[in-house]
Amino acid sequence: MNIYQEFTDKIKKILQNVEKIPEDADLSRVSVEPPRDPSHGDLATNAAMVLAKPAGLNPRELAQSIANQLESDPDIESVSVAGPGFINLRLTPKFWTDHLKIIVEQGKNYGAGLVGEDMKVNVEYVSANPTGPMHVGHCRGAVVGDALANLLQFAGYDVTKEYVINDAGVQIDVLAKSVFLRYRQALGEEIGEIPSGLYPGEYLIAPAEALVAEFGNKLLELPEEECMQILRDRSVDAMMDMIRSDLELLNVHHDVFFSERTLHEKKDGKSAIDRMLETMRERGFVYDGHLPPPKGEVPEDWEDREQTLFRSTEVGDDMDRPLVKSDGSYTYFAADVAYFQDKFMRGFKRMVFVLGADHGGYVKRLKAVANAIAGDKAELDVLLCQLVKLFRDGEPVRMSKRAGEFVTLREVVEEVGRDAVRFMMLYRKPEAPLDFDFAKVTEQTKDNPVFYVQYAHARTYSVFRQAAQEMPDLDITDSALLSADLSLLVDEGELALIAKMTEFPRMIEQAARADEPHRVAFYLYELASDLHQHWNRGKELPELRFINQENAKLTIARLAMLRAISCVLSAGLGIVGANAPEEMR
RNA sequence: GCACCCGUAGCUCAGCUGGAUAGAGCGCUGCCCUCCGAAGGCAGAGGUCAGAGGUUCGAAUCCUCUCGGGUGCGCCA
Repeated sequence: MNIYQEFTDKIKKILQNVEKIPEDADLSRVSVEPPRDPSHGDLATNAAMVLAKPAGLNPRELAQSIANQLESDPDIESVSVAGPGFINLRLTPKFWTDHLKIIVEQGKNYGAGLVGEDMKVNVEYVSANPTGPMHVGHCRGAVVGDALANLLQFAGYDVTKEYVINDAGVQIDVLAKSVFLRYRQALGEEIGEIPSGLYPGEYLIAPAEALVAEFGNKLLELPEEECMQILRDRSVDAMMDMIRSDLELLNVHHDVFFSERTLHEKKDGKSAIDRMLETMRERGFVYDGHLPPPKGEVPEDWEDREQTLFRSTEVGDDMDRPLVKSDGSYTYFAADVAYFQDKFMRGFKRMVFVLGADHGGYVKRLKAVANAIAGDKAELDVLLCQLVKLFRDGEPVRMSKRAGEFVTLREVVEEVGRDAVRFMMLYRKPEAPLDFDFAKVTEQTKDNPVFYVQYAHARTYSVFRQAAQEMPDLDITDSALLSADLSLLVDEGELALIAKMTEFPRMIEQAARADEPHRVAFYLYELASDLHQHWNRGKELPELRFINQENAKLTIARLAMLRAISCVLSAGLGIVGANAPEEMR
């Protein structure tokens, strides 16, 4: 139920009956929006400006004739033509209060399910290497990806949240060797300094001790490959357990954890990558050839050789990409192609990747892969998140990976709280760099948008608590709210709040179409602001307060409106992934 | 050298996919609690939307170039 869409359709119908507008005129650019300046009206349409040319009229003239037709609409109180040819509509109070009833009825589902049509969408995010705990750098992608998935889900898509476990590369061997060292340490051996090239982190001690508990010192006696196999499996499992609990802290939950290794495992003698190479070779996308030397500085160890290449230049990439390394094993890119194919076979029509800005160079080849494999049967989009800079009291927080001094996700969440982290990560469009200041994020003032929004939500509940005390005989159950006489709401502030709520479905649609979850956060701030504003008017004008002991019907109507507001706030906070508290403490 | 992202108030950022006089918060100035949560609200000052061209009824938004900042650039994951 998006009223802007409703009125767009309504106006398009009228346009078909306006003489002078050719029947085949393109109406797709006709839109209805909330005007920037509320004094202009409730809705504004650009119809006359878009169609003036095909109609051969000047925009204001055309606007006037459209306006004349609109005046008979019962929902419209007044129509005016303004500026270069805008048509401004003022809707009747009855329209707004009727619509409020719909919001109250739909509650937290208001605005849900309007665009997705159950299309299968895969959102892949986080996918941190299973070699250690998550650090702050992973935070933003995790939150943005999760909120985007929530948003798409809310908008009516059939969403799968996916995490790829990169458990096939050499970094897993490094991990296994690092754990083995800790294992020997746990058996009482003196290991001295951790050699460079291995992971020094102390988080490997616990998994090593678990190995001692399970195997004693038996691993030392096993043949090397058998031992490594166990070390790899146990280490990756342990790291993933750690990562999962880190994600849990952030309220991030994936539906699917996809193991990259499964793409390499052979069934009937062939792996998924083998099979992908065969079919893609048949289709002409895989060939053996030479690659030109890299532009700019040529690495010292570069040498020209024939290799197996993916013809990605054919489908939009800058250069063809190697699939097989010089030692005969597959590149990560080869696994990626097979992985995309796997997703495609699972029926996804859209694959979204949330990646860090340092993966910018990867976008074109991913799109090329999608093009080659799925053509126009599936779509691939990449959301690049810029890096996060940490600050403490205005001073940048230094992080040195080499010394193992990175700030972990756990540290950040435990210090500032899950809700604040999530909201702040979304309170910026993803392609803008983000400064994250510990001091600001923990403040409980309007400087901190999370708090401001949650405070608004808590205030609505506060009124219900107060009403129960002041008017104990008043029925404030849901059914009473549903049967409230909402036409008693006539104050401009009240109607403005209803109007703001009707923007919610429209915002959801646009945010979902644009893959921009941050819009939800900004909308919530605006709605919260409108509520705080209206609340304070009650200090000057006591007749506007929500609770009126002399007038039970009016009080119920106002409580119904507050319930609607809390539902919208709560639905939005749900997408953001933050709590909607009934009380602040 | 090439590709992608960014440049909006003193600071941190929005700007609804091309609309009306470019908006918030912080900071600054002055106000509002015997009253539903002042953890809030109101008012004021503050702008060459990096710069130059172009597209059109109309540009912060789209195209081209320049300047400035970030990120990448064969077999790493």
